[in-house]
Amino acid sequence: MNDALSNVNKICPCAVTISLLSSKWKILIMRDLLAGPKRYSDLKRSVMGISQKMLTQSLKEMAADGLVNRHVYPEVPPCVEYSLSNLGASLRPVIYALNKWGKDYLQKSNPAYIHERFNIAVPKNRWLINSERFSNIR
Amino acid sequence: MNDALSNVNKICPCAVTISLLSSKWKILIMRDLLAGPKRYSDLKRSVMGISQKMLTQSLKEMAADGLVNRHVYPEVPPCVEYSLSNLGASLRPVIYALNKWGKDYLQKSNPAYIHERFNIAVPKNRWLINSERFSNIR
DNA sequence: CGGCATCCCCTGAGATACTG
DNA sequence: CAGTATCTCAGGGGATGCCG
Repeated sequence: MNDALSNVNKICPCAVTISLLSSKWKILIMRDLLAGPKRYSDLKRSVMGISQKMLTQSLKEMAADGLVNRHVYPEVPPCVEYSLSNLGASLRPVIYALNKWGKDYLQKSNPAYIHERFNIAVPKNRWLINSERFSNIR
Repeated sequence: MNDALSNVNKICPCAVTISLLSSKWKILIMRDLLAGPKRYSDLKRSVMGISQKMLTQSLKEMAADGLVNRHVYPEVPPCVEYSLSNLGASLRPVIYALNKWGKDYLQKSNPAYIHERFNIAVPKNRWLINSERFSNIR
C-alpha cells in the first residue's frame, strides 16, 4: 500500500515553503541573490551579521534543495559563485511579498516603536541593510 | 542625536516581516485565521502538532504585535475567540504567496522525493493538514 | 475550556582556530 | 578565498501536571 505517497497531497503547501526557507538567513540570502550571482565573500558582507558557519551551512542546504547553483572557478585563490536556480528564482514573488509587506508596515508604524521592536530587541545590527539594496527587490 | 531613529529606515523590510512571523507556527496560525475567527481549541486542532504552550505563546506574541485580536466571552466554561486584526489580515498576500509557491512546487516535484523530504524527515505528521483547508487560502 | 508553571532536551547558531 | 572543525550556550519547543 502507498498510504505514504498518498499523504503527499495532504501536505500543507505553506509549510513546505517555510520548511525550505526555514531560517531567516536563507531568506536574506535569497533576497541578495535575487539581484544576481554573488561570491561567498560578497554574501558574507551583504547578509549582515551572518557567520561563516551559517552562510556555508545555509548555502549547502539550499544547493541540496535545488534553490541555488554553486559554481567553482578553478583559480588560486579560489573563487566560488552562487546563483539562483530556476527553482530559486521562482521564489521571487514570495520574497517580494515579504519585502512589500515589511515596507508598508515600516512606513505606517511609529518610528519609535519600530526602533524599540527591531533595533533594540533584536541582537546587534543584524536587521540593518545597506540602503542601496532597497532597489534590488521591487 | 537620534542616530537610533534615523537607522529605522535602514531596516530590511524582508527581515521585519520574517521577524514578526518568526516561527512556523505563527504562519500556520495565520493561515487558519485567514478563514475566519477561531477558538483556542479550534486552532489547537487545525494547527496540527502544535502544543498548548506554543499555541498560547504564539497567540500572545501575535496579539502583542497587533496581528490578532483576542475576545473573551465571559461564560462557563470559558470561550476565547481569536481573529485577525486589520494588520494581520493585511498579511494575506504573504501567506498566499507562500501557499501558491508551495502548491506549484509540490505539483512539479517527484512525489517520492517530496515524501522523503517532508513526510519522513520532518517529525510526525506535523505538516499534514485536512484537505478541506486547501480551499481556505486562494 | 483555556490556559500557567515546571522540568528538560535538543539544536540553531555564535566564537574561535585551522587548512587547501 | 572559501571554507572545515570544535566547543559552547541560549532558547525554542515538547511533556506533564495543575488551576479558575
